[in-house]
Amino acid sequence: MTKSQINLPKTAFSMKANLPSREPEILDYWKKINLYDKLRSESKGREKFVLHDGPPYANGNIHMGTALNKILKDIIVKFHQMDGKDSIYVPGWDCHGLPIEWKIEEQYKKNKKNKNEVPIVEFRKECRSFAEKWIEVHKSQFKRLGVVGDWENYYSTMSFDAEAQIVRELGKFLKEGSLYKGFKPVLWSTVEKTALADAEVEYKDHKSDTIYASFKIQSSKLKELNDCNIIIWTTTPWTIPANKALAFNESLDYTILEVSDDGDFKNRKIVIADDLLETVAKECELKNYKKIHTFKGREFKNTICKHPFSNFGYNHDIPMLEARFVTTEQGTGIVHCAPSHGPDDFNLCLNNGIKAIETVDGDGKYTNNVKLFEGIHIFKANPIVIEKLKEQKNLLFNGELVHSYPHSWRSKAPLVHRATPQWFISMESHKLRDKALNAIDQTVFYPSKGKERLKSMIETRPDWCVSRQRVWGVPLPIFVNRKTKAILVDDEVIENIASIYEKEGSDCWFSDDPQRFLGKKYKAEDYEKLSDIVEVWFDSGSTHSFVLEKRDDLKWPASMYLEGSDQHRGWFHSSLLESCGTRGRAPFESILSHGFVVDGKGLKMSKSLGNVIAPDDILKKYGADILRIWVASSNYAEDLRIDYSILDQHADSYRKIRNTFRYLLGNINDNFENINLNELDLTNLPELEQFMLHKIFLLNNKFKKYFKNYDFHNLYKELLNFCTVDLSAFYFDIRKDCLYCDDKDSKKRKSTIEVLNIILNVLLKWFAPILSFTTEEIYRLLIKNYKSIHLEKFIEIPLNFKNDKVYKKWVELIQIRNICNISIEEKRANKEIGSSLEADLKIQLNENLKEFTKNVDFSELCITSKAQVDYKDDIETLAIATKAKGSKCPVCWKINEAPCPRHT
RNA sequence: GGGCCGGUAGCUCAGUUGGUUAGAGCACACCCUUGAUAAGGGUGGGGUCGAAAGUUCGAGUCUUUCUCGGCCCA
Repeated sequence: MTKSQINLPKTAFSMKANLPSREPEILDYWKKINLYDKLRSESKGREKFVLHDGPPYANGNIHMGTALNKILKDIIVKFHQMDGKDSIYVPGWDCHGLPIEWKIEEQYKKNKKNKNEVPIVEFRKECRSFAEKWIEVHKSQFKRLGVVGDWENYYSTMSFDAEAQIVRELGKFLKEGSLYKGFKPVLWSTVEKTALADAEVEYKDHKSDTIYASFKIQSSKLKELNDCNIIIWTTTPWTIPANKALAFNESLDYTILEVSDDGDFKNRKIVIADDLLETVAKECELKNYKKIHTFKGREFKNTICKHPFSNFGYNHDIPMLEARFVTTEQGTGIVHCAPSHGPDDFNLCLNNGIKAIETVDGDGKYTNNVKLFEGIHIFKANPIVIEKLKEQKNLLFNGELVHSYPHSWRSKAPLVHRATPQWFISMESHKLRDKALNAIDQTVFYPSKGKERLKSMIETRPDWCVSRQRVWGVPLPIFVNRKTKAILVDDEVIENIASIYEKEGSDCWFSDDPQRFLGKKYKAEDYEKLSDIVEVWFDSGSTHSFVLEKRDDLKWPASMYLEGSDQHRGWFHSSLLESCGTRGRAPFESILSHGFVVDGKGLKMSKSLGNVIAPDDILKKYGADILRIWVASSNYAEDLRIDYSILDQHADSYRKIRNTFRYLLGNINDNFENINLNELDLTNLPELEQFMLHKIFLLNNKFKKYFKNYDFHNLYKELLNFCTVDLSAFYFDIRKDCLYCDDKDSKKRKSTIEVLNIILNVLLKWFAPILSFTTEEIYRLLIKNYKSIHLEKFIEIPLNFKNDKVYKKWVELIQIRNICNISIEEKRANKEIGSSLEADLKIQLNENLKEFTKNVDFSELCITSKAQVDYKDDIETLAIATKAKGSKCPVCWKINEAPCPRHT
């Protein structure tokens, strides 16, 4: 009976979200209305915000890291869109490269097919369709997260226009002259005459010859070292002819020994690490020797040795170089370095200005760069090297060792590190390093620490090796003159190749007559066509050229590149170099980098730890909006923790937000009125409503500040706190009485409804970039002729919502309210009263608050049936609650001694 | 092993240039409500700020060492 007299909330918006089943319906709706196209057409002409997608590799299902990355991108893109820009997102994929090659090879293995018998073009076609398959899988997984983008016109590094443009980009480096041929050691099989990737290597036992060889010191700052012999130990005697340096560790102690055993080293002084003295003496059968001098490794600095074969014309200096990789685990504490035959050796020598050269050919035979050994196969060279060392009295000892050694997974043959011809982009020749460092200074980094990280990498990195000896990639468009060995540099040839690729892709490089690419100007028989491919970082580093520059809807440079922090060495890095080399500046205005997803304890996710959570698990259990809350509420500047207890808590927050909306919708009975904020007569509103509008004004300022810094976790926290603290526990609770029990046409109730409409509208827009599905669900319910909330803009809050006077007063009132609540709680604990409406408040306030509070209805503020205020001098605020006397009104539940003034 | 980044309540996060008793929300406990009801309200407990040493009148904030974790490199 009484219920019919009150206005209870009523809405079609259910309390239960059921996101896992509701979200796909909303996705269908977005598809139906062509949301992406609508966004573009409705925001035509606005300032553009272009977040250029860093392409994920088209292989395997997405994981939490990819989900985080895409959601973060989507949140930012949506924020800018609602901020009034034309915010465009074109997703892309990285398609070339080794992992896909392996996958195809694995399939061959299963079917007992031999890769070498399959024509390259056919193999590449299979790689292509493999990538195509995974692009489709990724697409549906990314869409399910609520990511809005140009899914129909995505980009890929294997599209024909991409392959063509990559050729043009390389052509620019070629023309400039910064692309040069060098040598770099790779793992090589002399049987298959091919390079092998790490994953194609099997480690198994192998018997090697070992030698202790000596290098006579030619000059040193440490006078004790004069006439000494540095002893090195190696399991690859055949690399001695390629020796270019020796490496020591500056923090180790070294000892000079005088040997008096009979033999080649009688009365000679040798140098080894002090810690290895005993082992070396034992192994080399040294019996009579004495320590002459011990010193720190750093004193080796600037020492120059002679090659043990100096009498055979090996008369280059052998410098001693400092290297951290030198340890006392094995050997002598001094390591022989052949830059053509070891990665450590290569890098150390490169940093000291010694380049690798081709010392061994593809068959395993020494080249004419190696005196005395030319034409000899390296696997037959050990005895000769040993013999010559002995002859030169530079062999302290030799033996054999069985140890783990790399072998080819196919032929099972032992592998060697061999310097092979490679193509490099110079960091120095055309000031690429300087250009890149300068470009970093012009870039805004979120968080700012990313700047130093990228900078320090660019400062120290060696030249960029852009060639790979694989098949699934863009072929290096290089011809070398057979006679002069000069590289063919001709724009017309590059453009010819590019235009062919544009029509049919790059497979033809491997199958067609080279003459087709050379055109009429050059004869094919005069040139060697390279069969290397471009390393994939150059592919993805070039995306700006075939996506941002080529598409009319985009702009160059991008507003933002956003990736995981590992990409400082990856995509951020390669894009920066590629663009600085070809265009003299970065292809991005800002970089946002995020941390890695780790488990609840901060450990990385791994199968062995069993702490892996897949995005799909979360979507099925919670829904995408919960995952999006997780993204928004986490501090991406550091690693992001996730586990089910964390997700449960975000799901709780989601429920709080959802119920906040439900309260708003219920009290306006789903009849949303879009109020013109600029025409609102604020002075007509009760102070509480003015206070709430001021709160919105403040929150809007914070919102803008946090958004400007991409500080989403603080932004989300503010929104959530607004829902819980300001709305649910305060404004909504107080206004229930008015909304439910006042006359529908009362002025106060109308004002309240008006403010509820405003709050609902503002809140929906604020939350839309994060809660993309839920806000859409609500918007659909409210708006006739509705399209999508994502087509809307944030609400502009008029300046006159700011009301410092009311704000200051109400902050004070809330303090008093808190004191009242404590007094009510006392009586509640005593079981004297239950509901706050059973309370009658006696409040004592300081006289100086009188003017301030004289018109305040504390019973309304504290939700009690009565409240009486007394003013006294020199007192603190005091409140005493007693049980209200009288009878409870059956309608509004307030207790009155007289009949209820509203409901009689 | 090296370089870089980080460690504040159970969880997600605040904490200005060093300056009262280190904050918020959630979670938790207890109570109320049953007209937001698989909701809502109130009150409360909870932290040696990763550890130790140092600088200082004063350190969550600065320095060093250690420890744990993450990324990159080897």
